[in-house]
Amino acid sequence: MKIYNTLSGKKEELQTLKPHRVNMYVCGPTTYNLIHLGNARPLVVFDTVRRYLKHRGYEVTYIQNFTDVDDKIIKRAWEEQTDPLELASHYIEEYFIDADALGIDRADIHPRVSQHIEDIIATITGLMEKGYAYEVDGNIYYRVRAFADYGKLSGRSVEEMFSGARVEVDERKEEPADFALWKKAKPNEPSWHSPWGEGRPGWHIECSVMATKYLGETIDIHGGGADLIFPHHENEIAQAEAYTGQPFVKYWMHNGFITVNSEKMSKSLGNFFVLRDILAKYPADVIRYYLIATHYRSPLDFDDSKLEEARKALGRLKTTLTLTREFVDDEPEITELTVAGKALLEKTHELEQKFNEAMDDDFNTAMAMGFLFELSRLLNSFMADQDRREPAARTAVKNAAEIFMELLSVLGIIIERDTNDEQYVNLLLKLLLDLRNLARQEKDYALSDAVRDRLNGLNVKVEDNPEGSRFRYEVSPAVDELLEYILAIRQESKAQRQYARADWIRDNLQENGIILEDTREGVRWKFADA
RNA sequence: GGGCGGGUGGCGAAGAGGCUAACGCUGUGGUCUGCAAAAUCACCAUUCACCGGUUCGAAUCCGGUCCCGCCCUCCA
Repeated sequence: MKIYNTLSGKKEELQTLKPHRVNMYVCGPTTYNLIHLGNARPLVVFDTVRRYLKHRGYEVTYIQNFTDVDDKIIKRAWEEQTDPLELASHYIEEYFIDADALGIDRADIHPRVSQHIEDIIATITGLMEKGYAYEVDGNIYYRVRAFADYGKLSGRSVEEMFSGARVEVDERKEEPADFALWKKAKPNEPSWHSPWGEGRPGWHIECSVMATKYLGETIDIHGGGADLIFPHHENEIAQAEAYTGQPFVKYWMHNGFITVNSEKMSKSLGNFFVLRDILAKYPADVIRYYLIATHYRSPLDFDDSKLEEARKALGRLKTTLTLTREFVDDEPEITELTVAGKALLEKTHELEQKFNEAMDDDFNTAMAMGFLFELSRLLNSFMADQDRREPAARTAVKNAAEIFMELLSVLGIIIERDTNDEQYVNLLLKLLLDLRNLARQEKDYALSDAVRDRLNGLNVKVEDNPEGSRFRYEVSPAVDELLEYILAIRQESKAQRQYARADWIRDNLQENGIILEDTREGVRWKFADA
């Protein structure tokens, strides 16, 4: 299995420190607002890396931090007249709402800076003792010149750094490139006691300290966005390696950026899309699909049409899943396979193999998905010309579909949604009332009464008054049951060749986001936006 | 200015020396179907920014040119 290592600029064979174990650390967000789509990319990418490593039999320890002490948090808290740590805590909760929706598995540990001040002070003290850091008036700086390997990750020389004009100029530092390990407290800032007085950690030290604390002096994989390569990850290396004397990270992985109209999505340009807003418009699995349909190191240009395309493409895979479930049904009959069934399974295993090979090559999700689509077509065409009444055919589909489903779940691109949304309940009830009124106009009192009785049976009261009808319920009826009833009415209409009524039902549902598809054996429904 | 990465069909996106340039979306035609949808089958790049070179053979390697993005400052 190969991983592109930013440190060497090449794909390298993965050799973990301990066999069958991977320790990975991923830089998490600074929690001072809701995350945007750009922030979501590394979440999904590294979650997928983690899932695949597990799929390949590795035991993965996954750490993702929260930066909850930071200039931006302090600034925001001051603007909102609240406590910085409370603000950070609040946005950590908000973060989990979004991350959970996207199906991001929780890290084994989510350490926060504010809970590791003692460890950070100990590390800074050690760095000072070894001559890698110095104090200036309550501030501690890292002496970049003392670390010979400085610049090895970002590919720039120390001299280049020193001559760089854009580095923050601070007369008190020995060199312009030196960076803060500890910042002296300013009035009204969160601060902690230290040997150098009141203060707080600099940005970079937290990751060196927390990564080594939980994963050891050398870790297997460290991930993050490409913009963290310099200075953040460069500085993490300088700190950790100077302190421990050991190589800090074996494999550095960095995801590419999301752009909008070919410009980087960023706060300063104002072209960012808050993930919460996108989640309101598109299902989480569509967003997840979109984010890994392109290789993780490539740039990704965003606009609404891309999500729409992702929705349709993923819909194809979901349709196959639906079709296989219909085809197999629940009977666990196992039978000898036919020649065609054997061929199906053989090809399925081939595609599974190819899927794994693609993922083994630096997590090529784009290529791996290509094989998923091929598997999808394979299954669909098998089902199209086989008879589902044949146990052998069902057995073959069942076995192949299990593999299909497993690969989908490695990528995390199927997230089952909760169908019992009140919005749909009300919409279906309204449709039933409309249908009932239509029946009454047509003097089909048998139907109109049947509808009312059925609704009463579901504990929904129907009230007729001069302005029309309305419904009331205390306990929400289930979407499934309502739909089942509506579809039964439609089947009855079709049987009586009342196509106008049947089509009225279908059109009405479609306008409200539920699509009906007639098949030889009945009807199936699905959400239009899924 | 320095450091990375990239330009592949109408669109998105794989491929990194040699099988018909994956896969998805869109489009066209056929099958199925009360109609619709879904599914299925077929078709849709002699060509991979441009110009040279290496090679029996180049999207793929080398040199040059033109564009584009990112980093060098907080940023995923």
